[in-house]
Amino acid sequence: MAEGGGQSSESLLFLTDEQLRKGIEAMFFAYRGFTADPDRILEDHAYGRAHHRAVHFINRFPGTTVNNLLAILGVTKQSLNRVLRSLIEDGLVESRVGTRDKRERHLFLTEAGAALERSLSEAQRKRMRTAYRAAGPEAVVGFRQVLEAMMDPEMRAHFDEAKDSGG
Amino acid sequence: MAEGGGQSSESLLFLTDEQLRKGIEAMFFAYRGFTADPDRILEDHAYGRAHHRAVHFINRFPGTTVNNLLAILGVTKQSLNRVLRSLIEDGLVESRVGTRDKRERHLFLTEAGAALERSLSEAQRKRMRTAYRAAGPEAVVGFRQVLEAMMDPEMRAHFDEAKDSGG
DNA sequence: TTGGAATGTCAACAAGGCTGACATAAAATC
DNA sequence: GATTTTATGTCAGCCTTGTTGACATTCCAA
Repeated sequence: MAEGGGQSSESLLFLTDEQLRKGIEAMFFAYRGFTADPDRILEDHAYGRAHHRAVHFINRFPGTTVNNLLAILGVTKQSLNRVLRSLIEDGLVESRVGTRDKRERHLFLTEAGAALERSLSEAQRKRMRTAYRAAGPEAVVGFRQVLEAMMDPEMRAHFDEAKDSGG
Repeated sequence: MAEGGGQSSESLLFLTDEQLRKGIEAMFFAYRGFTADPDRILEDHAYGRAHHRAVHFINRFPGTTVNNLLAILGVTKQSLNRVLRSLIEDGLVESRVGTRDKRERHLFLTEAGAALERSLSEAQRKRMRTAYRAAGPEAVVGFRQVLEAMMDPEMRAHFDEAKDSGG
């Protein structure tokens, strides 16, 4: 092998269709693992992933508006509304009319909602922690870099927002 | 900073709940990007992600049985059957009765099916290639390591199988 | 040869996406 | 003040894709 071009051959090595396919399948199988633990917990509460996502981001941004949540989750208001309604009815989420703008509803987790959120995120963090430990610190940096590069620009904006506030 | 304990402090640094939460949200947003391009193509054909997954793995393992596919995809046979039926009706997949065991159906892509698969995987590879290029070779290694560690053991077995045959 | 296991199909239901239409209230604008 | 725009909620209905249950076919082993 001619190693004179070093950097160049190395940066092409992992771009074969085979290597890319492995990355694609790794995403598929890993995402299943990623959601498996919360899914089991949600089953007990007769909730689904949609509820998990709502609870997660209401916890991340307490007092967020419905519109804000819609932008983050990328679903229609009808779809989100169905989920929010059940969460509110069950006393996991509180919806407060805005003070400045009374059209807006600000969303908060109740204590019960926060408890479910902790239960879900603890399970998911546990899996993430185990994977991080197994792969090592340098792998984690690379993992995050590739994921961020894979996002759509809009999603990346939401991600960066979430990154700043609190981390 | 005391660098004497180097390895130890470094391997704890990324295990804070904040760091783990960032990893969790990165997975969420990145997976949306990961599926966005194929989703747009599938819309034109009135298909969904389930069709994509079936076509992908039939292409990967030509002649695979329905049962085999079930284990990989992790859904019920009834759910998969509905997807397969439409793909067969539309002439994208061919189902051949097994020669040794006539209960089994062996699945193959037709030329039209292979064309759709190429269209889908090209779009997905393009996104993966761009992300890999942006993140660099070392990041890619880490990315793959973390994803593999995140899988359930059963899924990891399927992934490794897929890794060997062809890669 | 008969009964159990494996495989695949049909029917029906639920979750959670979607669109469209519409109501309400508040804010913004003319 | 009247009108328009914005934010939210709701109803109806559709689609995809999960689920269970019931059933037919095929194979194999007792």
